[in-house]
Amino acid sequence: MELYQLRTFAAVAELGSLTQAAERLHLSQPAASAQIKLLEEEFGLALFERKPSGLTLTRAGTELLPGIQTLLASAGQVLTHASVSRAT
Amino acid sequence: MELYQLRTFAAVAELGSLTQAAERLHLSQPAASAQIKLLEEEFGLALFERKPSGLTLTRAGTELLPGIQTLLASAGQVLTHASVSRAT
DNA sequence: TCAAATTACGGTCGACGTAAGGATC
DNA sequence: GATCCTTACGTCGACCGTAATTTGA
Repeated sequence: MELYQLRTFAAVAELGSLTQAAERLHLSQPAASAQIKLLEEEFGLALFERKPSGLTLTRAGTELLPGIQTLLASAGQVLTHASVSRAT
Repeated sequence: MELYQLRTFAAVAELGSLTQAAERLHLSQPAASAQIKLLEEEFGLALFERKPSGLTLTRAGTELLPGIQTLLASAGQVLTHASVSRAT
């Protein structure tokens, strides 16, 4: 589990689409797909249900999302803090 | 900035030693050294002062530590939650 | 047929370990 | 000389993008 995978997970969860998430992250669609797949393998859980119109969160994915969003928010704060420290 | 780098940062900060941190993380000393160096480059900040007895946090490193610990705690919770979901 | 995701496949970049090189006590 | 940390260097794994395949409306 690494930050770049969690960023992809959050983007797909929000947008409901690998295509759109990959575009936002400046990533190819297969790369995004592989990241989700690896996360699911590590967790031993299906995070999304595959539907022709896109991906929707499973129950497990829904439950994990808030914690992951919290984690990513912390990461943003760390980067902001570093930027501030650098400026002083 | 990735989780494995932050784990190394936290271990070095706690132990005051690359050698001990590398051992705890089952990593070679040079690998741990490189991770710290890359973090410092990305942040544009010196995180540790190099002393013959080991590494001690700079002011910037000290300020960043709590946020990073919070982030790592969130990561632990996510993994725990995934483990629980898998069990049910 | 169209739009979405997955699988297949090389290439390339980087993280790692081993080994050698300072630096400080 | 001993104990740190850093630099050098070659290897190996994995992430990535392009292209082909699959699936469902």
